[in-house]
Amino acid sequence: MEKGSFKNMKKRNQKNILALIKDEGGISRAQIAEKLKISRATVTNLVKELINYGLVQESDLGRSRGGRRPMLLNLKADGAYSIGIEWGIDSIKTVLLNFKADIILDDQIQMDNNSFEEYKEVSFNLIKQYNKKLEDSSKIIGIGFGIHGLVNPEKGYSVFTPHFNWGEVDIKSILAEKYNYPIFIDNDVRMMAAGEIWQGRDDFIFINTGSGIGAALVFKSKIHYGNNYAAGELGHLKIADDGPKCYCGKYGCLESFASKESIISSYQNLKNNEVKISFSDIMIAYQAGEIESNLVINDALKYFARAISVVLNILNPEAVIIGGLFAEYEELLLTKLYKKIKEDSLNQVINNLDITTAYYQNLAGAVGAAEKVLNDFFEMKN
Amino acid sequence: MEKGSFKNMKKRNQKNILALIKDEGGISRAQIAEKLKISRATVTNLVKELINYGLVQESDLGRSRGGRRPMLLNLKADGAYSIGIEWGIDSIKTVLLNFKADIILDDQIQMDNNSFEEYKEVSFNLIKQYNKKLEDSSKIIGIGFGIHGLVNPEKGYSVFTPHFNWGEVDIKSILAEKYNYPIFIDNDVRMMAAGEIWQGRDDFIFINTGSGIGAALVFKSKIHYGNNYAAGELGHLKIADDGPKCYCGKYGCLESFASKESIISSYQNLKNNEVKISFSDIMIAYQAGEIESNLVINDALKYFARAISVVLNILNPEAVIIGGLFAEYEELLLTKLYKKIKEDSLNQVINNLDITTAYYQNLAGAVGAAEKVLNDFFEMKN
DNA sequence: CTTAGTTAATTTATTTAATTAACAAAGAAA
DNA sequence: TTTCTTTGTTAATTAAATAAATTAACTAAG
Repeated sequence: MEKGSFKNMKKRNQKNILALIKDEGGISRAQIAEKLKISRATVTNLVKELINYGLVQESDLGRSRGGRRPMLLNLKADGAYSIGIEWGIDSIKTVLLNFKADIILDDQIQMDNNSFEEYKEVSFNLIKQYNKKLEDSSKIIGIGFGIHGLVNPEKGYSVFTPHFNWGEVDIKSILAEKYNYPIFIDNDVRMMAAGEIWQGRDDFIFINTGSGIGAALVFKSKIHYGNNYAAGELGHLKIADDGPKCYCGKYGCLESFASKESIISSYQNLKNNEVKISFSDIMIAYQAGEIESNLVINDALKYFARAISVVLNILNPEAVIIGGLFAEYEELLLTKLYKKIKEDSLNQVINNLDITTAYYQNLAGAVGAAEKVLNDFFEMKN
Repeated sequence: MEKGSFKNMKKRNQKNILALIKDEGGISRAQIAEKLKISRATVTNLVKELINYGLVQESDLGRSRGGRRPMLLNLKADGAYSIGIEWGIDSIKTVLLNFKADIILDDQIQMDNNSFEEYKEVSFNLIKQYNKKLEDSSKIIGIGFGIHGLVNPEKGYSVFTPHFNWGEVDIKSILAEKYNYPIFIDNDVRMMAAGEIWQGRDDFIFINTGSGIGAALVFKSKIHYGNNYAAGELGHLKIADDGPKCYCGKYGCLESFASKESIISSYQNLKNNEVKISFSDIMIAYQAGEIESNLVINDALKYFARAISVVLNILNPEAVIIGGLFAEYEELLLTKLYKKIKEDSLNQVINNLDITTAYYQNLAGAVGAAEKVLNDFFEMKN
């Protein structure tokens, strides 16, 4: 537990003020004082500092409520910037956000080479570009990095990347050598969840679908990592007594029913088809009412719903947010899924449950990573 | 987020000091200052207050490390007291703890009447007794209450008690009318978990076994309640594709394999036995190698292990703590269970996992409830 | 036995950052 | 116009931290 000191006392109040200005946008000093139950004099002093730092600005005069018109405060959009990077299986996505989390620049680069060196070089170049585009690159407050697989965010290690096979890589040290702002490394799904936290959600599970199925668990606006940073690894949940053998060696894993690859291969088996077929082809067939695709997709939905229902029973979250592949087919897939989930779950956990798709689309990982940086800045950890 | 103020600054430091004295026991002012990184002058002042409050005492002189001998500080055992009460299905258990969490008094009263009035009367009498036994009953800092079923701890409501069928009962108001110290109401399993938190655990799931199967989830020393206070309701996890119909109306629920009642009824079905048999009878037969009991128990263990494995995969906790019925048969049942869990789970979540039985035995609920009171006191919420 | 050097705890002075109170600025309402 | 409100700032006060100085009590070297 943090100690009590003058520095911390001030930091807390300043952080609370900044967060309030961020959340409310256009709030007066008097209102801040009232909401946070601190004196107006204190607000005046702390806001003065925030303005000097270039993080806050006076914008407009608000409506009078019977006396002097209030001066409204807002975040200064160009007060700070953050960079977010997602290392996807076959692409690198990067964004530059301003202090209001508007996307200033974004890039998506297709990668056909899995080498760590290649990923590193491309990323370094993009970071350099972003630095150049800003008049004052010292305003960059950090870089967030999302990578699939098992990541140790404290040490900044990528521990295990199933699709790259790099082994342990100390990404943080490599970046820290070149850049002297704070660097956040985390699993891609957790970065996406950080994006949802930024959007104001505070108690939810974020499930990413596609080649793998992974979740981030968020309680009280904090990501729950687990003892070995492995919390939320839903892909190998046993949700059937048997089923096809999973590549992990066991039977009945969720991924062997509902990952992109297993859906495709199940479908191809049913069709005795050697030609390579894409997921969107299956979805077109599914929509047309074709029998085989219906079998495969309904199975995937059934077991995915069962897995989600299990998570709901255990955690009773406020919301379930689905991102990735399935989120691209909301009407086609998810409406069915929502129904199944409700059938499978206890009333107690369905009550007031919000099931929805991710706020951001294909840039979710990169934007989330950059917003993770902003979030930490607002918590004033540095 | 708490605001910064002189009061809170002081409170934080005083709380940190008190918690340190509790955890380390026999620590000097100089050591406290060093550990908490606050000045020795501050420690002197805040400790003086804690001594005046009667919560802390100077005990012995410690060994010199080359200079003046340090004065060791300890909690004052009779500085405060807390009462814990568990309303079990057929009994009321109560304890009186001193400030060092030693059990001063304890009672277990058999109840053969499920009426709320009866439970209330018996409990009030016990509380009165405990008050009388203390020279200074104003030293009681609170009462903790554990009840099975769904509880809303914020409002102090018992929402739903499956074995009593009382409907919603506002226990807190009823108690608050009579007693003016803080009252904590919570689910019995969560109170047991509070006992484990007191023992120093901070990231675990506590699973209570017996007539129902329920868990408390603890992350960073905080109980996770979920949006409707229903987190950890493992009893109706679907862990098999089918199976006997559960009383909840669904199929494949954990409780229909592993609750005390379903084990007994499965066993009696196998034996075509109308005579009432107890769980311990089955365990005796199991130990003797009888076929039917082995079938039933192995099934229970198989599905219980699968459920735990699912929870581990999702949450990746530091420890799993098993209490209640199964904990009474550690060598006979749990060694097998531990093995099965390890077979079912991913390496990532098994690594460094501690599986063990509850610290307290049959008084776990009552002691935990009383320690919940102490815990909150040490967090200085009041 | 003496003295120098340490460590522990307290006292006093100083500093930080909060609150309170008084006041100026600006508008609403009568 | 006058009076009342609300907003924001400034000056005075206060709480509680730290820093520095001091006293207390011990160990160890000579």
